[in-house]
Amino acid sequence: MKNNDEKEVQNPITKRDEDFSEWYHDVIKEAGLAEYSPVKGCMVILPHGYAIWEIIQKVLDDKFKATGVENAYFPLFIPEKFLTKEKDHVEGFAPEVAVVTHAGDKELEEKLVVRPTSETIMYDTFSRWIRSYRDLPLLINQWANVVRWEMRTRMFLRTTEFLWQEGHTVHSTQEEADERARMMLDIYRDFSENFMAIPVITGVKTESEKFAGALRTYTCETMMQDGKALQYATSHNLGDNFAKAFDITFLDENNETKHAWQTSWGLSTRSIGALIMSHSDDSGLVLPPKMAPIQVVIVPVIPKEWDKDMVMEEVKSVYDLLSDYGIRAKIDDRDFLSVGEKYYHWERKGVPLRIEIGPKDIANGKFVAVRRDNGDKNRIDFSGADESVKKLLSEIQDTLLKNAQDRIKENTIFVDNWDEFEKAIESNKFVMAHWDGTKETEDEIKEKTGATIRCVPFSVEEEKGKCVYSGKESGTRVLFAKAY
RNA sequence: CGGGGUGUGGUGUAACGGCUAACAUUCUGGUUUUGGGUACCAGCGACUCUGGGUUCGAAUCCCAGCACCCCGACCA
Repeated sequence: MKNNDEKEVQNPITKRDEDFSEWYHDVIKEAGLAEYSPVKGCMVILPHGYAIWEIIQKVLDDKFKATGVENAYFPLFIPEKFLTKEKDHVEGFAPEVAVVTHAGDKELEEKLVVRPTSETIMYDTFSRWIRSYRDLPLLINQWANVVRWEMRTRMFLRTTEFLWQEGHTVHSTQEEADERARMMLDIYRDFSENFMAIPVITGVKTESEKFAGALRTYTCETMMQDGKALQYATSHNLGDNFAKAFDITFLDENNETKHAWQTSWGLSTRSIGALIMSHSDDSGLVLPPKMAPIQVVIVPVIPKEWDKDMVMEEVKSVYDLLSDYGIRAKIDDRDFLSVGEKYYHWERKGVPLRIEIGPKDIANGKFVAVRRDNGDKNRIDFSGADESVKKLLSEIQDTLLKNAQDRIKENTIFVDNWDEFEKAIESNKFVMAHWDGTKETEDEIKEKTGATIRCVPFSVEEEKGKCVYSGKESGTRVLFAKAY
């Protein structure tokens, strides 16, 4: 290679520290994950982005099914009157629903709402499915798109239409329902930490932040690289609110009619936004190996034409070795690109490990493997490469999780007075502070600082103290942060 | 819906009110190269967001509209 020193090629990606928002969009664009569509607020998910979603689907689906959940599909359109049956639910969603008023040029007698979530249409059906306690628990999940006409959108984090899974369960006792809500939250936590390499803080939402119609909302909150919080997934204990609104009743062992107890829980394409914002750097996307559609890219290095067959043969055999071992590998054999261009290309796409194989490597019996997360070069024996690579991938996975954990630890602070509180929120910290438990205080803090109570974490100990804002008595600390 | 900003080839930018709207990159064809963005040749590609106005003359100045971006309110 020549002229490398003379020619400076500009990195097309904005520096993360300079403008986080622009950096985020650059990463998505350069990695080929998604683009905005002609319809404002909607998003085209490109193959590379969708491949990540497919991995999410597969992993979660398996976990759900292991707990007895079955998949089903309910319609996109919901009769408007369904939505209005549960009072809090309609108040929560009315401002953001899209309504179908016409079919062709004919006006509909009854307007149809494009689902913002499927509680209502599912529960109307559930009420006919459930007769006896022997029909319970009912455990249903669906993978679907939903539409919420938000005022402001952002790639993956908030789009007008988005993809998600929504699970809906019905139980005979409140305890069992709550247990299920907690169980699903734990599945999300496990998935987030062990697959996405994103540590989360689990807890309960406050009254004003909970889901419209829920008794109690559990949440996984996580911290992005700019320090802001993102609600990653939620699980709701719906109590018997919807059961009463939709008349979901059953006969118990004593032949008495009872209202059922329900849960719903969901994870959306927003989690891909969390994935991007958690690990990526100034060179583009960084994917944890377990979430990477391509875990290893093999770049053949062919300095002389007569080396080609030999190199490609070796490349192919490494590829086969890895594939047989269950590693998602790809050979980049495009001959119109230089190796340098290929390196940059796959870096921006977030591929965790790059393997370079050329005549020198073949002569030495070792090839080069470069980690995406820290740039480390490893020399790996051709023999036993499958295990070595697997080990490297698992190290990358662990490193990404650890980095994210350290980030949360370093940026979470305990605060007991208002000045420090304001300062901490201003610098995008997670703030653990006492709160008097009132909506008024919560609202005023939000008004003054932009911070919301992300959750009352399960992990906090009971502790007497004074509310950081009002000075009133408080029994526990809660998590405050600015959020997406 | 409030506050701010920006609209020029696919992308990123340039052009004092004045010549055929410039440069880089991408893209197409070719030659050459291949261990971190090779080099060169040729080519495609823009009624400068829309509509008015000022002017001998507008990408440039003025007015209106529209679009997009950022910051808030709303939210997964």
